[in-house]
Amino acid sequence: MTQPPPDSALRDRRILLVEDDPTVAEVARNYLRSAGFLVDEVTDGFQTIDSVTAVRPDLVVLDRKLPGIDGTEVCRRLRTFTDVPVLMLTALSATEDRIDGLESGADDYLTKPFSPRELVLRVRSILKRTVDESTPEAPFALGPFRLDASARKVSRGGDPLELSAREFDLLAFFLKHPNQVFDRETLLRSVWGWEVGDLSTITVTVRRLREKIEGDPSHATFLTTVWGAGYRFDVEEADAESAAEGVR
Amino acid sequence: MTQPPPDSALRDRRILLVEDDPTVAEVARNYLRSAGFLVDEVTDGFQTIDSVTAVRPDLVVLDRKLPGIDGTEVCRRLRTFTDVPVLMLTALSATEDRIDGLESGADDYLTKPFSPRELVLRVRSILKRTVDESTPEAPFALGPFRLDASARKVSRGGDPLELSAREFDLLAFFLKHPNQVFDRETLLRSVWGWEVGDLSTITVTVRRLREKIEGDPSHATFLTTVWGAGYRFDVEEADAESAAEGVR
DNA sequence: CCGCTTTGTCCGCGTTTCGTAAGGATTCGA
DNA sequence: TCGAATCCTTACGAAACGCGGACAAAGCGG
Repeated sequence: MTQPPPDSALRDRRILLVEDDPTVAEVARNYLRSAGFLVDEVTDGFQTIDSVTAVRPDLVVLDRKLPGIDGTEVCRRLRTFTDVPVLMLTALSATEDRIDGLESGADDYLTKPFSPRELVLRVRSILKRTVDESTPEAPFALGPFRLDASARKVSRGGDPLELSAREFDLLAFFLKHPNQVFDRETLLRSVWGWEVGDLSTITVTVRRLREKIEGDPSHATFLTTVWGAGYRFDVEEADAESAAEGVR
Repeated sequence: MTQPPPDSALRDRRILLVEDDPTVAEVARNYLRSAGFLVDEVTDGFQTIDSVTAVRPDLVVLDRKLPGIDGTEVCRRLRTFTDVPVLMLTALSATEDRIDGLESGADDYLTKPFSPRELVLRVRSILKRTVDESTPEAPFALGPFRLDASARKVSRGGDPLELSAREFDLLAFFLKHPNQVFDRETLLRSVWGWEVGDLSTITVTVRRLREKIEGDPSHATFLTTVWGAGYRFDVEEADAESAAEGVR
């Protein structure tokens, strides 16, 4: 857990830093550069739009409070013509603010004062996501289930399952981590990507998922409830072994 | 009842405590230990680097003011070869200081004098973020028992045991620390995560646990009472040995 | 622009859990 | 053997927990 091989796949990625406070900008720039990223800098919203069009960065780090147009508005406008990931910086940690940020189309969110280390970690994690999506994962089977992550298809016993996006993500997560209990908070972070949120969201999605993958949803045999701890995807040990091959 | 839930997934994580003031170190060590962490200690920067390399702790608690090289510098150097989370301790609460600390790569920050309880909370929260999808704990056997902590499953002689959350946590604790006496207060802190509380809580939970794991609960052979001292989980040395293999 | 689906939130209900208290049993020392 | 300290046992009830149903907002495709 402690030793992250400097991800060569992530090196030399181009990052556009939008920040009007010179001090903050300097710190962020230095850290991102020493993490191996190429950093461009602008200080207001209009330059941002221009720069994104011209330079096509791999990610935008966007201050929420900007001279001229607001960060959320910038983000919204970016979204009209590009899918470039946006990491939003904000002074406030209020939930409302966070919601606003994500609503405007940001991919992640960081509250000031932030640790530059955290910034780098987040940037890496976002980029990794987008990289991972482009590198196809090999399909694998576990128990009666077969997951083709890159095609976003799952089947049970040969019959394809019709899952919604969230249901698919959740099932995929469990298939990749069988026989392990996850509490709702962890699921919220790992599958939803939220740092905080209503835990009943998980309860409900689990229920909906069960209705589609379990014979009798009220007596789950795969996605079981572990009282007071969370949920676990149960699979025979033998199956789990053979499945683990596929994961690696 | 009043305290945070004991987090079995975080238990037994290795923490390196870097602090030159023996008084502070002692308090911190005791609290971290009774929260279920394994604590190593060093008192200066060079030892820190060495120890991190050698022991690979899961987290470093680092005093900012150290003899020899300064804490921020130590942190910076750590960052050149590892991403181990760092929690920085400092005497000053000045914002500038905080910024410095975070810039050097610390994950969080705690100003002295701090409450040991706060320390434990911070440590937990940092680990929780980083642990998440990390490697699940390997299952192991001890005597007739088999514990799979990440699946939250235990069995005795092959038969799965149906335990409640608390019962599981308690048994897991004893399985990880066999042939060792624990008084009720320690159990309350380590398993329940409480600083204060009614000790009869343990008595009752032990009794409930015994009913499920002992052939004859009133003549316990595994979870035995040590009069005037606490409880101990008895297992043949030979079994304990073989069990230790599994742990490694 | 309008339906349909997805998805998050809320509420009420039944179940399980777990702390607490109180009385009985056991151990230990004198 | 007696008394005090310690531990066991039992029972109760509040609180926690998970579940299903329903609803509304947002997203999506036509």
